[in-house]
Formats: sequence, structure tokens, C-alpha cells
Amino acid sequence: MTPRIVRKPLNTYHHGDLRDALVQAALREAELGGPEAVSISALAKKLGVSQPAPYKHFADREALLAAVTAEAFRQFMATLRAAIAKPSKRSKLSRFVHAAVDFGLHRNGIYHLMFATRIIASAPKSSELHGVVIETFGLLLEALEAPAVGFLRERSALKIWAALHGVVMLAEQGLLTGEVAQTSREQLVEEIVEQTKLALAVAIEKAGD
Amino acid sequence: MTPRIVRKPLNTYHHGDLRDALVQAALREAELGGPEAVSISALAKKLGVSQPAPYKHFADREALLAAVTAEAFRQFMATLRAAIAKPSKRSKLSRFVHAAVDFGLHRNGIYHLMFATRIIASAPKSSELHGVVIETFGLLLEALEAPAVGFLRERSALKIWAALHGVVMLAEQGLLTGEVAQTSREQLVEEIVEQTKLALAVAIEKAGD
DNA sequence: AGCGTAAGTTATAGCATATTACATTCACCG
DNA sequence: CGGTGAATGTAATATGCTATAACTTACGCT
Repeated sequence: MTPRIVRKPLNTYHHGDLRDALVQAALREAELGGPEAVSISALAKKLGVSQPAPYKHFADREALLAAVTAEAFRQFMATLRAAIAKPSKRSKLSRFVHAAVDFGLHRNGIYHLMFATRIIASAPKSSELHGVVIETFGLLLEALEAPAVGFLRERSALKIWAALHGVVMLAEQGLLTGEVAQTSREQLVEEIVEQTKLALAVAIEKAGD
Repeated sequence: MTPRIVRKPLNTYHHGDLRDALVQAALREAELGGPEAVSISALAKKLGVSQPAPYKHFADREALLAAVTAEAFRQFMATLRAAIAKPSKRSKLSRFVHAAVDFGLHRNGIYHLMFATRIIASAPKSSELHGVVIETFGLLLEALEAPAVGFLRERSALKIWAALHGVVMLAEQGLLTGEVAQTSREQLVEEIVEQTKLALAVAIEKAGD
């Protein structure tokens, strides 16, 4: 009858699920203030445990951030999956890209954690984090719906991935409004999708010769 | 006969040019370890002044980082200017983009400082930093050599800027080698340049109707 | 020559990461 | 049951960083 599967002792000594609570709380902090807003001691205080308690679950701050980043990717993927599943007259790819950019702008701090740090690069290839990154890329490949073979398809996906990340960065830095560009974000994203599709079509045709 | 234009007192009390020395030293630190490797107290020790001395020149750490970032942009621009000036059989735009990506990868930590933090976004529009950013964008517009009018030209520039930034990120995260993609970085960059040129040509033609 | 101010200094508060040694509870097994 | 080892927590402490306050020194200007 208890809503919790995990056993949660009533005594105050053991928290019961500190590890997960840390990840969730850290994610909330990162959402607002970015990676550097995540403070182990602040989290411990907020969760009502002693300051060094988190170190029983994470070797150091970086290890916590890696776990938080992995969780962020899972939420990212959930958003993307929902976007490409929902029927619409726009293409799957277009929906994917717009959803990704929206995520990057609305959940700003988290996006920074995912893409503007070296957390991924310094995580071992066998890690959980690396796995979800690959999986996310797979989602993009799926959204691409390209009739092409692996090679061209992957290159197109990489170009899309790169460009959409760049758009998020430009928007964040305030370079998509005002003097520099009268271009709206959505317009830019749509153009990128279209020009990549066009380039892919050209490449396929050329390969067909 | 003294090589220094700036007066540098021989007594140990006044450093003589602490502000500039801080910026340069911070830039070196950031080059290796990224923005978070910049520690005011460490810099002070390295420069032989007391720990709070830097605060006479910068209100806080963020102010120092903003100055460092502005200097980084100046070096970035110098590199880009050299690249587009040097004659080659490749297009100006191609040279620009390759130089930018190279800069992003070789001077990794600095690039992070420039594009993966909120320093620009949180700097006032009238600031020195904002100025050099606009100037850098102007350099890209120049490199584009597009026959198009402002509107289309700017959009193309934005797409290029976004994509090249994304490529740097992908390369840094190690997503351009191994299982995910057999695509080389240079190939990808070249394709992006080409497909943007193509898209621009199409857009110009359509506008000409 | 003297004075104001820019640019240093020491001292100190406050917060964060991380380690060590110790305490408590959980889970399991005889 | 009861006891024991591992997991999980605590207290105490070292170290390093940002930042401020109050004081000192030397530069430059009239």
C-alpha cells in the first residue's frame, strides 16, 4: 500500500534514498544556476543530512555531476521521443530539432550541464553517461528518416546536431535578436533542417550515379 | 632604452602593471583548464602579490573573466583575420571556418570561456566584451563574400556560426571519432560550408523572381 | 614640499570540497 | 533470534577560494 517501492526507514539516521535525492535536488539547482550552482554541502543541508554524507554515494563533485548529467539526458530523450511520436504535419526531423532547441532554451542550466562542460568527454566510454549520449544520437538518426545508408545519414545527423546546438548557444548569448539579426530562432532552425535535407538529397543522387 | 613603455617601479610594493598581468596569466590558466581553472588567489601568488591585490583592479572574479574573455576574442579575431587574408585556393569562408574550428579545438579552454559560459549574456550591451563579439561577427560577414543583401547574408552567417560552434563541441566531446561517425572533422566542416553556400544561392535565386 | 589617491598590505569572515575516524543501522546467516 | 559485517550516516578537521575591512606605501600633480 505504500507508494514507495524502496524501503524508507523512519528513523532519522538513514535517509533511505540519499543517492537519488541528491541527483534530483542537484538537477533542480542546475536548472536555475547551471553546473556551478550545484554545491554538495548546500544539497546536504537542504536534504537534512550532514555535509560529508553525499561522499558515501559519490566520490567527488564531478561524479555527482556525471550522474546528474545522465539523468538530464534521460529527460532530454523523453522530451524528444514525445516530440517525434506526436503526429504533426511537420516532419519528424523538424519536430525533433525544435523540441531539442526548446529544451536547450527553457531548461537552460541543464542544457549547459549536458553540452557546455567537459563532463561527457572526461567520462569513460563504458559509463552510463556515454551510453545515454549514444542513445540520444540514435534518436536523431531515427528522426532523420533518411532513405540513405549509414554513411550519409550519419553525416547529416551530425550536421543537424552541430547546428542545433549552435542555435541554442546563439540564442542564449542574445545574438539572435536586435541589431545583429532580424532572424527569428524558429525560422533559422527550419532553414537548417531544410538545407540539410536538400544537401542530403543531392548527395544521395550523386552517390547513385 | 627600457623595453617597457609602461612605467615599472623597481620597488616591490607596486607591481606596475598588475591588471594586464592578471589578464594574461588568467588566459594561460584558462587555456589549459577552462574557466573554472582561473583562481584569483592562485594568480596573485604566481604574480608575487598579496591575495586581495587583484580586487583593486577587478570587482570580482566575474569581472576578471569578462576582461579575459574580451582579450580572448581579440586573439580569436587576429587568427581569423590572418586566415582570411592569406591567399589560398579555398574560399575565404572556408578558411575562416576552418581557422575558427581549429582555434576552438587547440585553444580549448579559451574557447569554452568565450562560448560555453554566460559571460557574454550577462555582460552589458555597452561593454567592451559585447563590442568585440559584434566585431567578430562582422568578420564572418566579410568572409562570407556573399552577393546577397543584408538579410540573407546575415542568416547564412548565423547558420555558419551556429554550425561551426556545434562542430567544435562535437569534436570536444569525442563524438566525431569511433563508432558514432566515421566522418572526419574537416570533411564535416567543408560540407557545412558547401551546403550553406548552396542554400544561399537557392535563396537568392528565389528572391530574384 | 606636501597632499590626495591609486595600488598595495595584513587580518579576517564565510563557504566549499574533501578526508579521517567514529557511530549507527540494515541485512543476512547461522 | 541474535550477532556480525557492510552500508550509510556523523563529527571533527585540513585546505583552498572569494571577498571585505582597515591600514600602509608610493606616485603624480600642483
